[in-house]
Amino acid sequence: MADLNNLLTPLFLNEKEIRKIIELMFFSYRDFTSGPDKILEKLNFGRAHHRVIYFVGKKNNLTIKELLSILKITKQSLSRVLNQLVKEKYIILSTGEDKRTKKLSLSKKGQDLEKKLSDIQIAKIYNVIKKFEEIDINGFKKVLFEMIDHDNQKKFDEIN
Amino acid sequence: MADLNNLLTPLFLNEKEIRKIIELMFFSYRDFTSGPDKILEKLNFGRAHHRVIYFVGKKNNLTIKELLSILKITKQSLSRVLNQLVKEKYIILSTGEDKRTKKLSLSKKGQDLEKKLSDIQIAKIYNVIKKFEEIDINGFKKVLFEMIDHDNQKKFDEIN
DNA sequence: ATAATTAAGTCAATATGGCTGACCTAAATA
DNA sequence: TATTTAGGTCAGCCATATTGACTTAATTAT
Repeated sequence: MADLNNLLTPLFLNEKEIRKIIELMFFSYRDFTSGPDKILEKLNFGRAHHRVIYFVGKKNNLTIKELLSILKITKQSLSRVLNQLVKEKYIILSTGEDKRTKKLSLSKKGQDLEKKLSDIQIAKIYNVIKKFEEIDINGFKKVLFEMIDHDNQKKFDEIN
Repeated sequence: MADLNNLLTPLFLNEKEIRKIIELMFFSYRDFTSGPDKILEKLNFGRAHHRVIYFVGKKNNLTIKELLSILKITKQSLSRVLNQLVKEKYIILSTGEDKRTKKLSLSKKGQDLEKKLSDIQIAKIYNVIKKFEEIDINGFKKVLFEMIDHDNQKKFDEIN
């Protein structure tokens, strides 16, 4: 691995500064997910349920295959979580035009939970970014986007 | 929850833009951890082992209590992971001046693994931030820091 | 028309990483 | 001397992920 501490390296690129970013990622992600986690716990759900509800809420009539390609988990892993959400009527299944496929959408109950969970994260982000200038927020978004692997950047662009 | 989509809200603060940040956090954190995960798998270790090695490497002679206060997991959860790392001689235990405490440090083997794992993340971050101007990186770091809960911001400052 | 592929589902086993509760020892401190 | 603190341990539970093997039904290619 390259020596990142040579004299030619600008201050903000040296290893110590980069290690701070590693820690910022760890701490911020943990606190970012902690809010919804508490609500999910009461429902005997986990973070995986949130993700499913989030992305189904984002794009109605998502198929299982599309959802799997976003979440990048196995269908066996998704199955447990999704079956619970369907059984408890947060998510509604219907058949696609291609009759092999299933379309997922949120029920009213599902929409309510989605909003409740996402509102916590939205409020947290809102309260953070309102403190900053647009230039900082743009830096934040641009750098975060570049932290994503190329294939997943495409996935992000697809859904946005 | 407040309506975030009223006309007074600047463009970068509206709900759609904030939801993009939610997704950026999800995708970037997943890709950020995927590199080390592959190496850890070969050693029959997980992400929890990486965290322990990372923070012990960062501050030599860390006590169990200090480590727990960073990781915010129970001692029972830490115990399983830490015992493995000690048994396989990645981490060395010694007794503190207060003889109730134990001090944790990395062996040579532990240092080598720490470097191997962290170098992946350091390289990833390095390759990202070298593309940007310092102003963007500062925005990134400032906003990420603000995403951390107050108590954990203090924790971050303590260790840095 | 038949063969191959695709979307989805299911069963079983395994690993990892959290948690709670209960209980213990030894050392430091009040 | 009593209490608190640091650390350890046993047991059980739950959530989330994995791999592998196999099935069904529908679509597409030959």
